[in-house]
Amino acid sequence: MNSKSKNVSPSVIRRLPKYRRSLLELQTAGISRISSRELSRITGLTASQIRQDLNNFGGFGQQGYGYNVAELFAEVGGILGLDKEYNVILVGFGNLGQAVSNYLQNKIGFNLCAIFDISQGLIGKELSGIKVRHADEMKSFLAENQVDIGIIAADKGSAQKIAEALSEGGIKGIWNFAPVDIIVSGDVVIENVHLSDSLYTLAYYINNRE
Amino acid sequence: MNSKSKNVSPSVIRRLPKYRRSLLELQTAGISRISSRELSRITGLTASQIRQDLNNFGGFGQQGYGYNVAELFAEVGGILGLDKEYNVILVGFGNLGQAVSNYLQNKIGFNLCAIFDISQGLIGKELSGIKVRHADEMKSFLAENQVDIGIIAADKGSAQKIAEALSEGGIKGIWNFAPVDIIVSGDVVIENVHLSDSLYTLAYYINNRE
DNA sequence: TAGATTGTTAATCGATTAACAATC
DNA sequence: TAGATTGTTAATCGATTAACAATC
Repeated sequence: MNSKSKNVSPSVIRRLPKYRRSLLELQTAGISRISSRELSRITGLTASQIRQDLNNFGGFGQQGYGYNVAELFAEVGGILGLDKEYNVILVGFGNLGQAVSNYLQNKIGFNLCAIFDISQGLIGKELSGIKVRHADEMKSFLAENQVDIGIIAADKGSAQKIAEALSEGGIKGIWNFAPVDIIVSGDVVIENVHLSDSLYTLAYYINNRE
Repeated sequence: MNSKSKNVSPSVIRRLPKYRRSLLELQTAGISRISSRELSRITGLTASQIRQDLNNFGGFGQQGYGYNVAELFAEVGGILGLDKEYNVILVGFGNLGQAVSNYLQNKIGFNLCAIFDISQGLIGKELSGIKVRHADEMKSFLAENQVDIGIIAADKGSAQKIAEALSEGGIKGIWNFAPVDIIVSGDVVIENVHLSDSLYTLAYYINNRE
């Protein structure tokens, strides 16, 4: 889509939200200018890496001065695509799904426009104006609405099938909370939040400290 | 603690839960033996990398044969420390905290033994036998009980303070869901689940496909 | 024994760090 | 102008891949 951007490595991309967070804090603290050296102190990354990372996207700084906090914050947001709006649907309204939908309420730019589940106990429930629908309606909903992101908060047994339906429905990206590695054809982007993987990694490091 | 293990790179460690997941599936499917080549096909990683990764911890395979699924599954679990038990407390019982606590119900080995919050509306609530306590009681609870893991599901403003209290209380690891990078002294391990970072990364890739 | 597949060493690739000339 | 700090090139470091001898 954005054909002008060269292929930047995932390691760099995954640091961008962290830069953005730090810059937002600086801005909140009333600091308007920052050097890579200071940003290094705050983030724990090296100044060199910060300059390298940012220069993948453009020369946002100024020699002898550093970076303008507000400007760089906006630039990083723009690179991530946070100046755009995304229509989002959620599939699976169990505890995790409910937590995620609540989480999204405060996320501007990410508009939750439908929730699907298969449990009769949940269908009809409402969350700030959004009714929980039966998953059978998903296909027709996708046909009638332009949806950008599908969130999978279902169990691992149904995740793959849901992903395929989302993909066929023309979705651009999937935020997957099910503990499986989903495979979809086409150019659908998948971002996994594997809670168990994270917890197990923590267990490892608890047993292998120092 | 486990002084015999040499320092294995984080990239390797973070692939272990994935290996374990694949092995569990194979086991469930009744497959008892697997080659690195087949495992490569399943995981999407190279056979070479799989063999390299595993050999950080020992020679679990057999030339001409491959790996025994059940045995390797157990070995990987052991490396991660999943043959041990962990006492866990949860701080913050909002939507995310409730989702995480529910998630933990099905995780054997991770025993949720206390929940803390500051909201009067939540204190006293009960979750399968565990009462929600006031956060003021946390310090004394940590003094009286041996707790291994503290989960932070509070807002970003209080996360750092909570982390320090957990650290002083002798905790070994922190599973942090707050959108901040926590700093603690000593040998406390921190594992972050930064949902926003994940969502923003997804947004980037949606706008930069192919 | 012959075939298969590991464990491991060596080669390659990519990411991070260091250095410094450009420039505000 | 002098000082500071970027943008960028070169050096280093680490992780992945390839290759193959060891061995079941």
